[in-house]
Amino acid sequence: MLELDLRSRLPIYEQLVEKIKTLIMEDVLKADEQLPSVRTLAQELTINPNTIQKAYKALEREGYIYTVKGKGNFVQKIEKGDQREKLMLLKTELKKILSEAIYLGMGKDEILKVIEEVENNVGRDQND
Amino acid sequence: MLELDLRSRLPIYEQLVEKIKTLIMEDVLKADEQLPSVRTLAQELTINPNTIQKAYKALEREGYIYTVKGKGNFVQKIEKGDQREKLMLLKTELKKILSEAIYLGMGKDEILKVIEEVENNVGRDQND
Amino acid sequence: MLELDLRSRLPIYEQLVEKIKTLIMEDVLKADEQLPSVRTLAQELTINPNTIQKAYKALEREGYIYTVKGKGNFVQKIEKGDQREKLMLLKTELKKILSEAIYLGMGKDEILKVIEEVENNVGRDQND
Amino acid sequence: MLELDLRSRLPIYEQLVEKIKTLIMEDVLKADEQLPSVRTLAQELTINPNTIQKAYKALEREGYIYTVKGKGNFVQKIEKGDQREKLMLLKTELKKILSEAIYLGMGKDEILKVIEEVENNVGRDQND
DNA sequence: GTGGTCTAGACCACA
DNA sequence: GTGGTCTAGACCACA
Repeated sequence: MLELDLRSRLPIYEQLVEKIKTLIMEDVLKADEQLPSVRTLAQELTINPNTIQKAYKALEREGYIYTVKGKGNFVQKIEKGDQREKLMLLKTELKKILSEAIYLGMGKDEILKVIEEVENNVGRDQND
Repeated sequence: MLELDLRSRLPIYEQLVEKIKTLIMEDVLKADEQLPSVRTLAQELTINPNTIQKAYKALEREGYIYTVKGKGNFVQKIEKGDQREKLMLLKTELKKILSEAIYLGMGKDEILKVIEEVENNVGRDQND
Repeated sequence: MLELDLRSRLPIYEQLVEKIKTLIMEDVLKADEQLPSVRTLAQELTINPNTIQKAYKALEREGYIYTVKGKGNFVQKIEKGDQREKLMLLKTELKKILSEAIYLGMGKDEILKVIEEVENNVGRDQND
Repeated sequence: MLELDLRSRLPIYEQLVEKIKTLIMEDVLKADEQLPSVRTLAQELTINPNTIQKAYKALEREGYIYTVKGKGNFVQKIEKGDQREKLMLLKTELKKILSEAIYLGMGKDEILKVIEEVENNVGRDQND
């Protein structure tokens, strides 16, 4: 489920962050569900526990999980209100990538198709 | 025109690449226009010439500028055809960002507005 | 193993690229084998680490090695498929050199002997 | 006839050398034929006379043309005997390029086709 | 004047 | 320990 590309130029801990974020967004990991412990996951993926720790800390800072001392890490139910700051950043990134894509010839129809596709994946829990 | 954030975790040379790409895409820098020389720009921005070199080389590899030894660096007119590979990568990035944006509550209307805005900036010279 | 000609007009980093490419093509450096670290090689060859970096980055861009941050550089197993563009360039170079060689009197037999010799070196692992 | 690519990473004077060599090898420029004067060619190509001068000097050094003071530059009839040193260099280059081409999947049939094609172009004067 | 290469050396991120 | 970035500064090739 958590496949890492050790050769990627993207640091391992960032890959972990991305993957786990995706699982949360797609509702595979449900709110308040417990994540595997740092040690367990480290063993499973045969990578350094410090790397897992770093990923979990990042996810916590971004509001995707919360930590209960002595218990473990759990999926945070995101409040879809107070995310203005984060959304501003994403908007900026979105503009950058869309600019280059359009400049290089990606058509509006193709972009719309991507949006639809993404909506279907992410929106899953909204239909529940 | 080229404001750098020296505190940013994004390397200076990458910031430069982004900024110059944008200027080219928005047709502020026109095809075959000469870029400031490595040394000149280094002085202006008070950063090391090697850093400018690195940025210019990256832009050259990506097909945004071309270099004439002993003359300088110039804006490349992009051939909007054989960019499939690049577009694939951009599509993947697009999905990632859109996923997070939608998950955090960005509405479809807002996304469409961003697309429109970007189209106006990038497409400028195509409507003239 | 990696002898450099400091007097050559060919930049040191390009000499390095050529030498390492050859070692990879001749299967002396096997897939996933680790290359000497930037610093180690710099010391061994008594040249600047930045120069090694430049060579390694070029090899990475050409698909001959891959980098794992914090770990090192490793030999990439080349996918012998989607190299059309590169092969076109090589064909052009081939024509240029063959033209001059034939013009200056190199016989077809001699050329065929070169091909055979090269095939034996490069193809080594394919016959195993 | 002499089209230059000012954007090429290959220096202009080297491009000139290549082009003129080719014309000589293909017998378009015949033995003892006079080349355009430095000034004439400079005007025609709208490049600096020094650049032409440099190219002519290089061609002279390589034995492709000879200079008669006060008269001009003329095509040298190449003696296809004493070119051993040059042929050694070409052979080395040939090996390098063939190695990479074969490694990346160029077939023997394709290489043979290139040889044939080149033979037809260069060999023209040998059939006269 | 313009880009290209290289050195010596520092500091940071990642594992 | 390993790669990545950056500075200060020198010297060369090309136009």
